[in-house]
Amino acid sequence: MPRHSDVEERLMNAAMDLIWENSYGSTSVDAICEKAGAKKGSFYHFFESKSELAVKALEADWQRKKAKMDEIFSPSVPPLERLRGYFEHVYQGQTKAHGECGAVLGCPYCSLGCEIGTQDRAIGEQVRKILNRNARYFESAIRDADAQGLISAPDAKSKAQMVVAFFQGSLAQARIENDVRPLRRLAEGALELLGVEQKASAK
Amino acid sequence: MPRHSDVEERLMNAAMDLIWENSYGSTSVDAICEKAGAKKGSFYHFFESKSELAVKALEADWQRKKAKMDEIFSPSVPPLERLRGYFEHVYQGQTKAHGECGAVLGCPYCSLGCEIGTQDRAIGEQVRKILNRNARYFESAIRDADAQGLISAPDAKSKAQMVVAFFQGSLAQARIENDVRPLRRLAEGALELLGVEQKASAK
DNA sequence: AAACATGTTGACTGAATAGTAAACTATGGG
DNA sequence: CCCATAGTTTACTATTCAGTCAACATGTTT
Repeated sequence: MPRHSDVEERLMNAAMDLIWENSYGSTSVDAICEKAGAKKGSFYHFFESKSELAVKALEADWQRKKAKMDEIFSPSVPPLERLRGYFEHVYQGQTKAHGECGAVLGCPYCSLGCEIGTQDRAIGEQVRKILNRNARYFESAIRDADAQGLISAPDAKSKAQMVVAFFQGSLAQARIENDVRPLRRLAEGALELLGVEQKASAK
Repeated sequence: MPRHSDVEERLMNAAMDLIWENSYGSTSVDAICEKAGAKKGSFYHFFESKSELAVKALEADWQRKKAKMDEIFSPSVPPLERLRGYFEHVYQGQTKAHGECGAVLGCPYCSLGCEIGTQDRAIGEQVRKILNRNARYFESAIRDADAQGLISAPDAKSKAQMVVAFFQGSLAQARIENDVRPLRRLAEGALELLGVEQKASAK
């Protein structure tokens, strides 16, 4: 069967970039097409609406990140080191993005979820799905830490949600202040939430 | 001098409601006018742009909340009780709003800040200003708690930012999941972040 | 090379958008 | 009572928006 192109992928990447950098509402189909070097007709050849594109772009974006997540949260890594490693990864990523585009962008899922959670059912559902997948990594690390006696967390799911709340809140703070500093406290805060004794060392 | 009206106030209230419930981008000037029972001409008599309205509406909204904040964070209340009281207040407020409009709305400043922090300078600045004012209440409660030996927080400002991050993250979570449950853990998480020993009682 | 499926294009639609401008009206101070 | 001032109204612009459509191009299979 004839002719394959990468326009679909280019459109999803462009959409993700623009939505992350700005917002869903202020990202027009025209702008996405221009950034992707595609025409509007092509857009609607691949996607039936802007909303559907967003859902698929989110999914593709997550799939791209998944391998790294699996690596960072590998059961071969001590559980609390997984968290530390992830936070370091996020800090590096946000710092790099800041250097490249001049702004700290925070978490695209969270920003998008806050923006249109109530308005667009499909996007809201997709955001929830991805955030839940993400939370499961935290949950299993916390459960393992508990099993190994590193922390006491009888309800790993609830604890994970608290750590995720702190994590997302720090990312939102970083975006709003356009400053990566809140992200340097991620490990410290998360461990505190988990009841790990802090060494009075650093700083 | 002639004729006074409450249209300006009605417009700000309508704008705040719509932006909080939906988003800045999806809230049109027409919709604001309709909800406020005003005509577009009146809108532009009082405000020079939608952006300016948002800035002023945010300010008015904060001023309305300030008295309650002063009461809750009164130095006459034991510092950690201030936090507990505030979280309870927020939980009640969000629960009430949920009942009234069918959705958990989270923090308008944070949602708005994430949405247009990078796009609209004036709104971003206003959001930062208000979030900073808010954080100062936390900061002074934490400083007092430290002074009274209830917690050890040599850097109250930094600790306050962490607690705020957890707080905002929980509100974002609640909005995205349309569920107030994350808000029931606010006090627990905040105290954990502050290194307060939890009683193994509840639940 | 013919047939066909896949992908591309540009011109189009109609609705919604933020913002304007000028005529109009009510009111309180002189 | 009258008129300047603050506020209101209506009809308007120009742009941008998401989405449509039919003609066209190109590669693959037969």
